Amino acid sequence: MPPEKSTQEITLAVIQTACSNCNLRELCLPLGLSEEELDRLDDLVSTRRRVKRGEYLYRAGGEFDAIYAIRSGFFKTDVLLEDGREQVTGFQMAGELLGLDGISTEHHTCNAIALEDSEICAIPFSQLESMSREIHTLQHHFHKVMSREIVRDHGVMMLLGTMRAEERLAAFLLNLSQRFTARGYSHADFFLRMTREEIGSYLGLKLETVSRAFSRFQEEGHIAVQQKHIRILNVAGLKALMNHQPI
Amino acid sequence: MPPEKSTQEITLAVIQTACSNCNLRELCLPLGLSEEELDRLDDLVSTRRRVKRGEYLYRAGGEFDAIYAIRSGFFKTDVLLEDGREQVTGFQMAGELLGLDGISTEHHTCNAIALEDSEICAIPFSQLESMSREIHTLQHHFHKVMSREIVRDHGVMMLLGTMRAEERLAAFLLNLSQRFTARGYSHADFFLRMTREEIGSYLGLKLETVSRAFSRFQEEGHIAVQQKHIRILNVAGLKALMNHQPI
DNA sequence: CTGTGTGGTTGACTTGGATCAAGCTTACGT
DNA sequence: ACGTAAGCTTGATCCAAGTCAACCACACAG
Repeated sequence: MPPEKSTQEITLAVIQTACSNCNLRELCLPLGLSEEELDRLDDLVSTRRRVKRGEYLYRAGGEFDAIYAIRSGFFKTDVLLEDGREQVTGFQMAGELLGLDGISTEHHTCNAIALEDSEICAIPFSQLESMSREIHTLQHHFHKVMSREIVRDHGVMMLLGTMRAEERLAAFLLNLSQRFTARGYSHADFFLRMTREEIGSYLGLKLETVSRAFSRFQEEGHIAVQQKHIRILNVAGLKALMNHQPI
Repeated sequence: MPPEKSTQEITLAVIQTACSNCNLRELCLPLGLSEEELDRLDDLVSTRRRVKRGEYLYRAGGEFDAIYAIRSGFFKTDVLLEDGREQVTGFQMAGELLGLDGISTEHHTCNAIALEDSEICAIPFSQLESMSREIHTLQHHFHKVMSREIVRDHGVMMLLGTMRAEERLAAFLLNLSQRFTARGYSHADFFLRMTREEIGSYLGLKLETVSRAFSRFQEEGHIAVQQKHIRILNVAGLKALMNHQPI
């Protein structure tokens, strides 16, 4: 009977999109919450949205009123200079938060663009603040997430400020690999969601340099590359590359 | 009468070091708090400490339990790679907060070193969290401060990732100038607290490159440099330098 | 299956900033 | 007043990564 089926589908959809049933809850904002606290968070995370590949989740200058948790998919954030130069400030995957930059001025300061068809949960910020005044664990975890973002940024500065091209790319691959692992995917076999140009922008390199470094890693047997398909053959080799050369 | 004088001195000292009487309160954590809320914050900010030039306020790996507000002086934060490479991640002046990186893992992830004799206020973090559960304004302002740090970091990434040497240095000088202005100092005449090497580390350049860029700016009449003494003669000129050349 | 466009690779060459080296300036301890 | 060390400047040279250019590999629309 069609009506029943339809009802069931709706119910299933609701269950699936609740934090309490989300398989990312150990990576995402709900980390460490009790069952009861989780239920309250479910009420807060009201809006889910699909963002198609290439679409903007938000734009620099746009008004800020929510942060976003990625349910599935892959994003980049970037900042544009008036003259058109782009700096990719990060790549975000499922379980990670987007939009923390907007709290400061109540306007977003960067663009968030889906690199593949994605799904996000919108978390109204003022409600998150009021709930985190009541749930200590949530407050503390949110602070940790913001702090982790600062630490990550310092890592990128280190990368850009002191490392040479091959070190940067090795660090980038190892970081991706580690994040895929945390999500239950292979640490050694994955597809890049971003172009060479986007990697280059993130790493402060030109796309040709990224391409050459990939080729070099392949020649040396550290990885196998076929367009966006990466297989890591020698983790230790990549790690050695990273700590190798003083600039 | 000596005893009275001494009493008066002590009283004065206490008043001076309270947030409610600190002339940095419009730049620092107390921003936007009511008189009554400010009094409560005073209780929280219990410890003041002097940090001499060259001393560490905290070290990477050390336990985190407080964030620090700078009352006076000047700091740098840096991250060290095993092989000794240093990345300066920021320079901090009066009214700015230090230690936000430590929230994430409950251990500091960078070093904070005084570049001149300084005074700091220690703010025990768990107490800050509990107070910000009660004082909405404090909570919101603290979130803004953390977010601002993330935005600042994105700016540094832009600098390191897409700008050439002279653009980086121009951006650096304009940023310093603007922060000195906010503190009531001259925007156009100041002393650098850091060495060329530290500037270089922050900007991803070698000290010789920094020195040459200073000389070039002087030749072109944008600034006057004499060792650490900088006078900005042509703000517009520096701004023009910043947006000028695609890499 | 074929044309077209986007993205990736590779080569030749150029260049901005690093490296190496020498000399200068300033601050400070004796 | 002088010696020493730390920090800064400047020049000569080198090299990693950028630039320019040609070509290749898919993906996908018709």
